[in-house]
Amino acid sequence: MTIHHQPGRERIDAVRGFNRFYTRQIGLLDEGLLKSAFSLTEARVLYELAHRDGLTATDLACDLGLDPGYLSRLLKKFEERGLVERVATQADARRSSIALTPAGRAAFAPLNQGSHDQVAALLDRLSAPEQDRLVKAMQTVQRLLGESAEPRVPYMLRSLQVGDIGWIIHRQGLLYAQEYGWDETYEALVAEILGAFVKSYDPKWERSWIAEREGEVVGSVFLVRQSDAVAKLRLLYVEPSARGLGIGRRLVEECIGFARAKGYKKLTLWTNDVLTSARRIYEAAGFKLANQERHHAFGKDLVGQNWNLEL
Amino acid sequence: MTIHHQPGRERIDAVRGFNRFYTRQIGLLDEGLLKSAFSLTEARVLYELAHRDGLTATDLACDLGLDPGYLSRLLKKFEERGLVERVATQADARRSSIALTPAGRAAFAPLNQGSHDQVAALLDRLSAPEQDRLVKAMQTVQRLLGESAEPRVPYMLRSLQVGDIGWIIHRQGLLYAQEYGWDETYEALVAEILGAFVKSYDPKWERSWIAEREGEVVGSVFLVRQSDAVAKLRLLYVEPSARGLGIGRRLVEECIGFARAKGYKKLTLWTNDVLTSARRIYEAAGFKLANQERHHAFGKDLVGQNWNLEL
DNA sequence: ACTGATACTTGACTAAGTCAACTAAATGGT
DNA sequence: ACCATTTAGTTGACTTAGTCAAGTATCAGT
Repeated sequence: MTIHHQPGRERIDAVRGFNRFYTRQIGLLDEGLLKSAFSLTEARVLYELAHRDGLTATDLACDLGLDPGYLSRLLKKFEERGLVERVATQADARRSSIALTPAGRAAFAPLNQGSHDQVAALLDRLSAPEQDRLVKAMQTVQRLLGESAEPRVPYMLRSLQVGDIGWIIHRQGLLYAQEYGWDETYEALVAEILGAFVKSYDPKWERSWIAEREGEVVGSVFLVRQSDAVAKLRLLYVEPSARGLGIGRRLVEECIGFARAKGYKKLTLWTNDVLTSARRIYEAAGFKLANQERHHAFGKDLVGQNWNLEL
Repeated sequence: MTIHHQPGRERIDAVRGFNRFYTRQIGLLDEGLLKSAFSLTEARVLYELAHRDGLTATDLACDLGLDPGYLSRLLKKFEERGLVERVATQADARRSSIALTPAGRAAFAPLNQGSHDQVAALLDRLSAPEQDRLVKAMQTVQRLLGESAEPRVPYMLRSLQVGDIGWIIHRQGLLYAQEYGWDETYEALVAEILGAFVKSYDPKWERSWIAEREGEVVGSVFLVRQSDAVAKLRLLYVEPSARGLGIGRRLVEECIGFARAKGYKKLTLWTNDVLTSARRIYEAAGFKLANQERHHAFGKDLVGQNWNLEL
């Protein structure tokens, strides 16, 4: 199912502007290669061969968008120069799998180094955090435009590191402001909760789980001790970009498992009724609505809810 | 002064991967143009002419990275076909400024529309928030790789927005961990201070300043009320990437000015002796060291200092 | 065994781009 | 005012990179 959105002029223009910009950028980078004995296309072919095994001519033509005839001649020339070897695949005699010879690797090495150095020089003009942002932005573009049927790396859970709580405060603050119009007092509440969590952290009775995917925090939850018998689940959140992967449910399950293992009798949590997807997770996990009441907070009229789970 | 960072293999590889990816991406988009009467380069030239006035041949050759000879012939062909007009500039008889004729605009229109539609189709495969992220990421790449070096916009000061305090907590936590090895309890302290600041914020007596450059937070400071007579300066910080621009000094000056204007008698602050560059700013602003004492915090043995400024 | 597809290969092209040599005008130093 | 240099653009003589269509050998399905 595809939803239609009418992309909007500005976005289209922005993307076209970027395409023009990057066309030029790639042109600049390719000029560097021009000095070598290989053309840009030859270099691209060598790169693919150097980094992937068992490629056939069709694979190459398809991946690089080349004309099969052109590629055929190109490979022939490489073979004559002793840079590649072709062996017919046993499964299909029409195809042959192409590999660089040691001589081919030797010819590719300076090319590769040149490209490497050029990019290194480009990056070197930026500060470390800028480099980081650049790489992240490029990965975002690539992920979004790449074969949308991505083999989406799943996520992993880890414990709290320095920088996490600030990040989580930042993201939750922005997210709830965007999605529900909450004001800065929500962000402040998150800051107070997490500041206190770390300050009075008791590893024996408390824990946090951070969901990370491709190096980015995409969700988190905290479990704090209220009394010997009662644990409280706090600040569950999942990034919009990572929703639908079961991360929310998993985080809640981890909490429940931990609470059971520690011998708590009850797990409780406080939420607001507008947070429907979170509520669905709590219901599915067996939480029961204990009570609710109207209140005014975060610049909105809300309905606060307490949910409990007997362990 | 440029600091060298040793870009790091992964970043370089990521950028090179993106270059290969986008080379292919542009190749795909250009195939669409191939059906038209114009080559890719011709289309690029037409685009520039359609969107900018008073271009000369040299401008075009330079901006698009074209060979002057090639461009000359190309423009001649356009002129013969009645698509462009050239008029010698009055300042310099060698140059002529090139413009599309109405016929040229008419020829460009379908080309432009085709490219527009193609990008629209590309975007349409994404949801609205994904489109947004794509555009943002592209703009980030463009901003960082574009003529970033020189015209560095200075910074501007603004007041607190949603997301700021989380971001500041995040950055301060990471920064002091990297630079001084402080542990997560420092980040937690910042979280508590800022949570409380927002919660009990009194706009009449308190204020915050956020330094922003190119859309990024690069520093901040907070002024809180301690009593009718005493204001406290808290959490001054400047991003390493933005140091040396006088942002720290400026932030402190803003605090002092505000405190004076509000009629405070004294401005105080607490810091640690390891933070030497901050101390230099305080000294230069007229603060005097009131007292100091050893303490153990943030996983380190430190010397805490109180500084005062009579207003 | 036959049909239609796939995986290349080859021949015949042409568009696209490069390079160096050239003219004409401007700029700068004395 | 003059001459050496530089800059803007042009032209001729090339190469090369890429395209297109027609071919062969092999495979997969019936």
